[in-house]
Amino acid sequence: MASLGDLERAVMDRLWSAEGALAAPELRDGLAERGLALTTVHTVLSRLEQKGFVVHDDARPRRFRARGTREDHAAELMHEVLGQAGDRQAVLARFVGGVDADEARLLRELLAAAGPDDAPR
Amino acid sequence: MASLGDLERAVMDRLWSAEGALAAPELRDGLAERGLALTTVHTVLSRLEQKGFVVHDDARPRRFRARGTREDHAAELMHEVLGQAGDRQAVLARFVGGVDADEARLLRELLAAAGPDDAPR
DNA sequence: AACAACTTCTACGACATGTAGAAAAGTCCG
DNA sequence: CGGACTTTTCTACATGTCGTAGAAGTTGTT
Repeated sequence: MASLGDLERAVMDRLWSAEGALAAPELRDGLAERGLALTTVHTVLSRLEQKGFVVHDDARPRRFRARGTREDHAAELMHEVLGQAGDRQAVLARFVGGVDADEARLLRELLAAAGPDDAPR
Repeated sequence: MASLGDLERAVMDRLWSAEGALAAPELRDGLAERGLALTTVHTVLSRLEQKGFVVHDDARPRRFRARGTREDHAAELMHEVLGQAGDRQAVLARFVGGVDADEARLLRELLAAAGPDDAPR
């Protein structure tokens, strides 16, 4: 999966947090602390579109929205890391070894809900 | 955490798989399909050292070894992804939603062993 | 000493990313 | 409508990372 630069991530964060779609000027204003030119925002947006993270409609001030949720993206990344690392079991073992108590509890719940039965189809 | 390029990853894969430490010429030979110059291997190794992935001893043909395991690295990356994504719970939910049955079982075991008791301390 | 192997230093091209100007196209008010 | 303002598209450039390796220096061996 393509990765994101700092600015690209900042833009995605806005889009992921946004209620609906955002127009370039809104993004520029939201990122005001960076003092970006509108064209810069557009460049980044088109790169994000090429990477498949964003789509835009054809309304007049074009409106951009993220194609997935921030959480989907993160989970996808986690699977990617897990997938390309030889011993998946060992990785998972270390991974769960590092989650805090709350998250461990949550994971247990999620896994229990998902299917505690040992007999797959 | 610093990320790895293709060649860097290939070198780390060798080092992670290696029994003990490896010397540059051994790495070059192991990566023979790439037809790399020995100096190229050295360049990559020094970059990996700067990034903290590798250390070398001062024996004469210098010997390089990975500072962590492949699995530690992967688990660390997973935590990193999880950490910088707003809603950790949502990410975990999607993550476990995507693991296959065997891994789910493994995770349940790991979590059960880790501490099924609800009382932290 | 001489040679071979290894190590270090330096360099360069390709590509990703942040950044934006110039120019074209569209919108809107008087 | 016509000009002024906004948005979009194109193009460009600087910087940093990474793959790649030559040149030069160091060390081991005979």
